Amino acid sequence: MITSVKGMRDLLPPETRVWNRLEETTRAVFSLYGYDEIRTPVLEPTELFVRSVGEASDIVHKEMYSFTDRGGREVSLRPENTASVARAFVEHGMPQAGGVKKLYYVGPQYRYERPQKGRYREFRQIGAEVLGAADPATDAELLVMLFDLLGRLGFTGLSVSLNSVGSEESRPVYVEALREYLLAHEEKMGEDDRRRLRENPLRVLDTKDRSLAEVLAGAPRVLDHLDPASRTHHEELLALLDAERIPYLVEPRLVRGLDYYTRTVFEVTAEGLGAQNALLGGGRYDRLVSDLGGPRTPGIGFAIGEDRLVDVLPEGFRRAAIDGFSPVALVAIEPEDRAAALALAGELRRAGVAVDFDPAGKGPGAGLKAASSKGCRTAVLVGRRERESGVAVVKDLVERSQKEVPLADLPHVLKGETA
RNA sequence: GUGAGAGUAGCUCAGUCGGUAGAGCGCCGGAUUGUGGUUCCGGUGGUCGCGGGUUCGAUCCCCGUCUCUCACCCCA
Repeated sequence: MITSVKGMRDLLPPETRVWNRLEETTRAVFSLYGYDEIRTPVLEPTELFVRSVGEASDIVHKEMYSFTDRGGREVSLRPENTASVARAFVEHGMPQAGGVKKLYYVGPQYRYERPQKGRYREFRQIGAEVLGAADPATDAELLVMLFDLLGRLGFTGLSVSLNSVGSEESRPVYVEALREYLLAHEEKMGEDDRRRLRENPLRVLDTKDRSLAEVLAGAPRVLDHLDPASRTHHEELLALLDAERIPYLVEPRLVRGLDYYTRTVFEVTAEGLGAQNALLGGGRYDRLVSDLGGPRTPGIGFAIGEDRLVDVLPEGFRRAAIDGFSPVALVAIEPEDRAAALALAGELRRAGVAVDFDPAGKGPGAGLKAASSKGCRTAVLVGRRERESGVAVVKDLVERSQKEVPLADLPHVLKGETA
């Protein structure tokens, strides 16, 4: 048997109904905020991610699906989507067009990691990016939109962890201060944290080693090392979030994995996701566009782990999505009734009624059984007697009741427009 | 890349102290020749993940490998 590739999975019905409704809701909300969709290729020049995500990052040096194509180009499956959006932004001259560009995307991403709960080699992200706006009000509105979406999906009680990592000038100063502090406590660290200390001291702040709690509590804080402009940005953002009643928690030890973040960084975690509890993450990236060869353009965005989101989606939203698919089952009693049933199916569909007709059905028994096991609520039966009197039997599969309905009235009755 | 656990029927699992396997659910048929969720009866069901080794004999023991699950790393 041929199976799917490790870490990649099939999404099957009825689960796909949940994904579809989730994406429909997302598009609707993003549109309300003036965001337009962008679709970028799954395959990009490897160089794009080396320059944006960072050569030293784990994502680039051990998690990319990279290969040389037949034309000798070094290409990679995208491990995230922000870099592609920034690339497209520059490539299509959007900076020269001026103004603010608000874009969203929905699509698969690829990282060659060991799969575990909430982590797959092919996973989907829903993201939004604002390019060309540096004001904290932009950060605030992005988060307002995010919580609007989460609220419409039925989430309650989520809050965003928020921090600022400063500007590209102040950040290295802080990192140096942190490094010096941590070096003094290196003997208390495990192997992993010592490695982090050498490669990226910020990551030590993320450690799961509880014995370092005391050390970290005494560590210098990014927020105390912000340059004045970043400090103002951060404070203004908090004030705007207060005004908009966005539930946030300033988390001084929050650092994000991607190198390109500046100033605002944030993430939302959720219960029930196992060790991979980050539901979404994002931040400001004021130097990404210029790093990719474009003019200096501020940007901010977030990416939601769609697979994880589906995992913890509130039951009410799930139910509505699954129950929302319920075509009328059309059952032909005898083989001679199939032609009439097929014609009726056509009429009903033209009238906007979703009809599931199984032409190979073996009579009413099997037909009704299949219909109820599929979750259909209504069945329409057509047999010789009905054909002769110009009616159809409409059966409520839940109530187990049925009535004869003249064919002409069928569309109205089935659409609930009973009169 | 590291560690632990698991792979037996379509699904969820049991089992064989080594003698080529069972249940429940599902599916098909019948009781009910044009009416489904209950009940009863009958039937369909498996290279026991794959390869090798030990053995008279392996689904069981050993080795390897693949896949899944969880954790580390990292991140959505």
